[in-house]
Amino acid sequence: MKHLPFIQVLQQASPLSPEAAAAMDEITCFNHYPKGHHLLNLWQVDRYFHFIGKGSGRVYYLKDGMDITDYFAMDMQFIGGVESLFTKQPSHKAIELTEDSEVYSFLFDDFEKLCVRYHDIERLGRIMATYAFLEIQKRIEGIRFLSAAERYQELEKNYPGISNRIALKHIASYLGTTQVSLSRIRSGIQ
Amino acid sequence: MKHLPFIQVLQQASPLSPEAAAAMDEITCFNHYPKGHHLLNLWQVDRYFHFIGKGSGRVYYLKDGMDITDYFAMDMQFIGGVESLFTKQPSHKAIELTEDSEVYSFLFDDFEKLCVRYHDIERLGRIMATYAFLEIQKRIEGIRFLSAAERYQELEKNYPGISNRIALKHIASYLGTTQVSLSRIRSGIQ
DNA sequence: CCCCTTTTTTAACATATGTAAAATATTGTT
DNA sequence: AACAATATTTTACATATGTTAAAAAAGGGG
Repeated sequence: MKHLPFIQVLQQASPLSPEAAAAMDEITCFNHYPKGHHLLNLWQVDRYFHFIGKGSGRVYYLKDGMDITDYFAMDMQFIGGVESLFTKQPSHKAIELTEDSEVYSFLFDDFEKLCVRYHDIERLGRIMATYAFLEIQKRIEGIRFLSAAERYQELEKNYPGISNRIALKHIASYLGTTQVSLSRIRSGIQ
Repeated sequence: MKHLPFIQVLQQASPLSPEAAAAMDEITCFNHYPKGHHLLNLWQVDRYFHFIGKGSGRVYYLKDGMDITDYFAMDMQFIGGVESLFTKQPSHKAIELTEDSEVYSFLFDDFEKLCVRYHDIERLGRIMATYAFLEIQKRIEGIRFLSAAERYQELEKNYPGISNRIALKHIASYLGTTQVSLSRIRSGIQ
């Protein structure tokens, strides 16, 4: 098993037979990348799904010329351009590493082939997609009911120390607010 | 096949073998319910997943004593308390029919049993969960970047005639605004 | 058909957050 | 170390949307 830590994380979502686990291990590769490296460029079709073992990254897109962070992933979290992977259309989102990072990656096509061959990998996919749905549902409630200050506090709770690791402008756009508001929030001026 | 229209919708997401389709048909039941009927009560563990053949319903919850609509489903759409189904914990959301409706339902436990028995039903589950994720992701962008007026126009586009079928107070809470603002929007006063 | 309840609209006012521009701090490179 | 580029904070002002309350309209049951 070349990528044990990664395979263990998968198995936490849903157990895999030894053969299925070995097959996942086989399609996975591991790399170090520097801060600023793009795992996915804008308008490119995403082919890989990634897992950040150590480090951090963000999914972002351009909205009226503004750089908007859609999502962060830090140590031991998944990151991917899911829509592009699934639809095989050029991605209107990009993935950039925000620190030097260690990344596990596999081709989504390889994963789908393994879904056909191994029922338990298909199940893993179903369960992880459902988790992702439940997660994003919680995010909607955060956006709807928390003030910008509360959303910032939540983010710091879920990603401790994030504001020392990732530029505040990215955090501001993730939170759906502005650098100016975030600065007010951090200074304690309400 | 007792529930052909429903089974056909499933197959649009991912094809099923005849045996798998028959098994889905077997666990499904069909009912007429009046407006106001609850498919799921608050704090109850959800056991069924539903598909509204004709009519409409909403998922809602209480936030600081306010009734907030989380989601609408109309003719030929799915509705369920996904978090409670998946976690088997009491639901902090309820499902209410907003019109007299025709509803297809199946026990989620039965579905999960069929996922084990039929690989293609498991795949259907994975693909539908992924679709649901992509849908809800679009909703986040709507919430983040559209004004209340634009969100209302989007809703009317996606659910034509909805404001003649569902109380405006429910639409307002779905849109993340107030009855007062929605009324201003509808009257054209900006 | 009328009364009572609920829903929707209108009005007046409050506020969180946005925008723009300038000042300050931080970071990276030679 | 010094400069340039970038990031962050501060200030002043604008505005969309919320809150509260009351009036008007719509709907349901006897």
